[in-house]
Amino acid sequence: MAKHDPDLSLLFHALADPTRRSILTRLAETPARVTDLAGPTGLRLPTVMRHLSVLEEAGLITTSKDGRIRTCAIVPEALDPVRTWLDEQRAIWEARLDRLDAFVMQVMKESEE
Amino acid sequence: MAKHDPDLSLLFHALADPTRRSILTRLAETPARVTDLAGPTGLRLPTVMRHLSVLEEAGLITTSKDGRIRTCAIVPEALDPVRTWLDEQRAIWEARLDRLDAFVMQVMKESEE
DNA sequence: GCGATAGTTAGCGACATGGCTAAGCATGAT
DNA sequence: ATCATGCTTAGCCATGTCGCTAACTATCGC
Repeated sequence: MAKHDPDLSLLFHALADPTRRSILTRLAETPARVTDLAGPTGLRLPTVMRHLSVLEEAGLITTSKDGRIRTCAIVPEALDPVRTWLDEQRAIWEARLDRLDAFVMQVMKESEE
Repeated sequence: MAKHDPDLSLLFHALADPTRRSILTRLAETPARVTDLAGPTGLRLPTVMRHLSVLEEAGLITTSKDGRIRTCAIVPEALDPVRTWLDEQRAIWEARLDRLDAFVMQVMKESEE
């Protein structure tokens, strides 16, 4: 299957790492410097930089450099595509819930092997 | 940072692959056999099996075997933790939106380097 | 200028991922 | 019993990920 959905893949992949999620949560409180973000994680600077570039490529954060200090901040609307995808899925899933329900019950029963 | 959130990581990782998302969308319509799922993807059976086990370990699908046929179905509530996390994040992010707003504007301006 | 500070780049090692083929096993149809 | 079908397992290869260290660059304070 082709990669006709690069945004979602980037986003989900960026969110799949606990360190990156904790960085996001930290940034949600207030923008921060790279070193400030590295502190709580216990990781080295280059490692944190990598995480930050993953987050930035996914569009989840922006960074800007003032002097020798790089400041990072979240991009609040970046999660919108994820939310949209979830909503779409839920819509489809719920539309079929009646049909699935019976099936899942059957599966549950059978998986008592 | 420790991995005190294995569920979300598994879920996000499972969702980060377009093939797996397309399998999910396909399964949202109706349960299907492994071969049925392999067809549209153009991938070989063992490859699809791997994707399916990733989805199953993330709790996104259940599978059951009847005779020699394995049938797969989505687990509708599996996306709930993702949705919950998104809601939490949005809550925090929006609470700080005023503060962030000014900052992001500044970042935007500065990134015209 | 000099040293400390903040970030960056390069590159390594261990391991995971995503694709494949080949071969095996189990079941259903004949 | 035999054969086709459907899945499973084992293992290979290329690439990607996540951590690190070491060394480099760029600023800031003095």
